Amino acid sequence: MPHTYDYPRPALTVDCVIFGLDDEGLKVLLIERGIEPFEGQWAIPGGFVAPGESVDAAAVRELQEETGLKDIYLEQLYTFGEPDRDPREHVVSVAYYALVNLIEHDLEASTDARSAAWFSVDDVPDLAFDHNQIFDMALTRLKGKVRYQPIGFELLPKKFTLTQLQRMYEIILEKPLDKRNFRKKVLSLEILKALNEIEKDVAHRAARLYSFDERAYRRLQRKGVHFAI
Amino acid sequence: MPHTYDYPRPALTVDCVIFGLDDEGLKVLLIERGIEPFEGQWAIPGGFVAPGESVDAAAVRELQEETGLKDIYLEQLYTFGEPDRDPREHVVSVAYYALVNLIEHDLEASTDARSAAWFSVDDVPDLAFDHNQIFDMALTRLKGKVRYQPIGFELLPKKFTLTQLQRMYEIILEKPLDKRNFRKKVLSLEILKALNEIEKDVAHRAARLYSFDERAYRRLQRKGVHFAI
DNA sequence: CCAAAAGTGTTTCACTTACACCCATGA
DNA sequence: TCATGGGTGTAAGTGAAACACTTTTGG
Repeated sequence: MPHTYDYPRPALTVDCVIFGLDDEGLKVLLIERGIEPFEGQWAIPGGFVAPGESVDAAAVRELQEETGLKDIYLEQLYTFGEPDRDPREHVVSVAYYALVNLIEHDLEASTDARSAAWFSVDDVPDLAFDHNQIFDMALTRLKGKVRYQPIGFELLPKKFTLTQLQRMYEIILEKPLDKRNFRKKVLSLEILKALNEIEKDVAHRAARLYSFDERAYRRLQRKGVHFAI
Repeated sequence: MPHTYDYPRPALTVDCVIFGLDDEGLKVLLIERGIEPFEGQWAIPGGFVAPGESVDAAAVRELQEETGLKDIYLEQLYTFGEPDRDPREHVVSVAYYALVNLIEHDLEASTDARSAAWFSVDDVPDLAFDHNQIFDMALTRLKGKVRYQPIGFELLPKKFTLTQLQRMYEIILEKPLDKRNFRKKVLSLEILKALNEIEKDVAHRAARLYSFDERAYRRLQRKGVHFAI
C-alpha cells in the first residue's frame, strides 16, 4: 500500500517483558540476539509492527511466538521513542509486559530456534538497545500495580494456597508479610473462592486451595470497593 | 534517509490532551480540524513524528505550537494502535496529557490560525478519530494520579491559597472535602512552603499563600513516605 | 512420634472522619 | 457594621500492625 501521508516515518516495533514466577523467585524471559546490532547479546523479545496490524495484536503475536502461550495477561507499558535507541535508524518501540504462570506451564525449554532463557529479575545482564531501561520500568510497574490490582494471580496456577499467594506478594514486594494479617486481609476482600480441594503430594498437612473470583472482583469494583494488599 | 529496515510501516503521530483549570472548573483544549478527514470537527491537538525527532520532543513541540507555552507538565498516556483509527491508513498515535495553569497564563485567545477553544471536561463534543477514547483515558488517569502524586499543583499558580488547592482537588475528584481535615492533611505532608505573603485584592480576609516544595517532596519520596490526598 | 507447614484471635496504635465557631478584612 | 471567606481542635470510629500456639498430615 502506498503511504497516504507522504512523510518519512520512524520504524515501529513492539517489545515484550515477560515475567514468570517459580519457586526460586521472579523471572524474566530474555532472548539472545542472532543478528546485528548487539549480536550475541541478551534482549527483550520483540518485533516489527506491520501496517494493518494493531499494535496490541503485534504484542500478542510476539508473546505467542516466544512462549507458545495464548490468553496471557498482557498490558501496555510505555512507548520508547528516542531517535538513538537503535544505532541504525529511528525505531520507536511500544513496550508491553506479560505475566505467565511458570508453575503450570513448564517453559524451561523455550520455543523456537533462538536461544531463550529465564533470568532472575535480580540478575539481569546488560541488554541490547535501551532494554535495561524498559525492563526496569516494567519491574517498577509490576511492583506498583500488584498492590492495587489483582494481577498477581496471573503468576500463580488457577488453584493456589494462601501460602503461595502470600509468597508471591512477598517476592514481588520484597518484604515479609504477616501470615495472620495477610489471610485476614485477602479473605476479607471476598475475591477468593474457597475450593473444596486441598493440595496434593506434600509431606505435611495439605492446605486448602483457592481460586481468584473475577466475577466477585468486578462486582466490588463497580461498587467502588478498592483492592489493596 | 533510506529505511534501513525495509518494511512498510505505520505512520506515527503524537496527540496531546491539554488540561487547564479556571474558576469554572477543569477544561480541555480542543482544535477544530481544517482538513479532511473529520474536517470541521473538534479534535485533540497532535501531529506527525519526524524520523530523528524523539516522540517526547514531538509532544513538547506540539504543545508549544498549540499553547505557546514551554516547561509545562507533560506525561505520556498510552499508545493507540488500532489500524482503523484513521480512515486513510494505519496511523499509530502516542498520546500525552499536559497540565497548564490557566490562572497565571490567560490562554483564552489561543495561538495560531486554527480555531481552538477550551471545553469543560463535562461537556466534550464528539471528537475526530478515536479522540473521545483518548480524552476519556486522560481524564481517568488524571483523576487517579492526582491523589497519589503531586501533579495537581501544575494546574495552580506558583503561589496559591489552601482554599484554591482544596478546590482543585474537589473539582478533579468530584467530591467535597472537609476544610479542617484537608488542611491538617496537606500541612502534615510537609511538602508546602508557607510564604510570608497573602493574597491581594480580595473583599475579605486575605489568605496566606503557599508554594509546592518540590525539594521536600523528593526528600520524603526517597525516604519512602508516600503522598496521598 | 517427629518434622513441617496450616490455621486461627485479640490487643494496641495510628489515622481518618465528623463537626461549629470566632476572626480578619474590605466594602 | 456587615458580608465573606480564613482559620482552628477534639472526640469517636475504623482499620492496620504486632504477636504465638495448636492442629493436621506424611514420613
